[in-house]
Amino acid sequence: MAEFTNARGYPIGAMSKHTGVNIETIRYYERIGIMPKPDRTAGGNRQYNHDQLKRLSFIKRSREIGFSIEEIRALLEMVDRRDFTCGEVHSMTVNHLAAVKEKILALHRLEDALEAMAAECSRGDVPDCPILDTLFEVSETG
Amino acid sequence: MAEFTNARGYPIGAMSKHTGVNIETIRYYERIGIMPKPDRTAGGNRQYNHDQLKRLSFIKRSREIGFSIEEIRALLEMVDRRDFTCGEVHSMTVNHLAAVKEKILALHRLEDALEAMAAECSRGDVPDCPILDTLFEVSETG
DNA sequence: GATACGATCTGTAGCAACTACAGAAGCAAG
DNA sequence: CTTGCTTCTGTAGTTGCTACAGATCGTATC
Repeated sequence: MAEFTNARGYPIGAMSKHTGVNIETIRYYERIGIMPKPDRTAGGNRQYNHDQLKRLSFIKRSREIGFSIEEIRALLEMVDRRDFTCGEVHSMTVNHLAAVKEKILALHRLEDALEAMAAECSRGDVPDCPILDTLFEVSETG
Repeated sequence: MAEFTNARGYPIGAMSKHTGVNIETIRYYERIGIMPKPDRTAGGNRQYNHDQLKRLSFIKRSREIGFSIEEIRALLEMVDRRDFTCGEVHSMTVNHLAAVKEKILALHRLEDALEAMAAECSRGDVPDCPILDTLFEVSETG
């Protein structure tokens, strides 16, 4: 823990280790403007402070929760301007939840289709397969 | 349906309409080698035949089922060489099914996390939010 | 102070799987 | 022959990173 109480700040490698975010990705976040430009040493290496560590941690968790970079950008802008309300954040979360539920449904439909296809298959050495037959059909709806 | 019985073949727009695959995407498929280079008119426009329509339809369905381009390429190569067996195709399908099931599980975990976060939220006009608090925590495990 | 060695630097290119132009040319109908 | 839609090529953009190359920084050891 000693390295994280260093008054000189955290080098990028420490940030990476502590949050699990890849070094290249941290620089990428800076480039796209969701992480601030940190202080630099005399030699030009990045030196982060504790607030920046918290911010990076926020981004990591938000990504894990499945928020897009643009959603995270919106969230962080509200935080930075200090003009968010709990209601706004809640509604973003609920919207996102709805999208996740949609994805789950779509994947369940896929699962069913794949299972149906696999079930029809003899799985043998025969050079013929109902799976391919299904996929090769030309629809008549066009 | 008359345009699809045209002896001169189908222009790219007809292929697109019939399969639902975007024109740009059809050209992209040609570029990456999963669609063949079709005949051309005297003026240079693409002219597809019915086999090519079936092939594009196969690609479309396979993408909808969630196969990656590389998986589709492998499938098509087996078909082109005529050396596939039903067992091979079945095992690709089952592998893919397992990946889909994994994704569903991961999304369910996400759903739970989002629901827990949303449930703790007052949703009010207050400039403070347990969702953000959760996301802003710096983990102590690093 | 010299040296070695890992950490970090910038800048660019690559990944998947498309999508979106620009600017020119084809093609069919009137 | 003009109008107007379709198609052409080639390139760049999208999302969210990741992977280099080649140079410099920073620190520990001698």
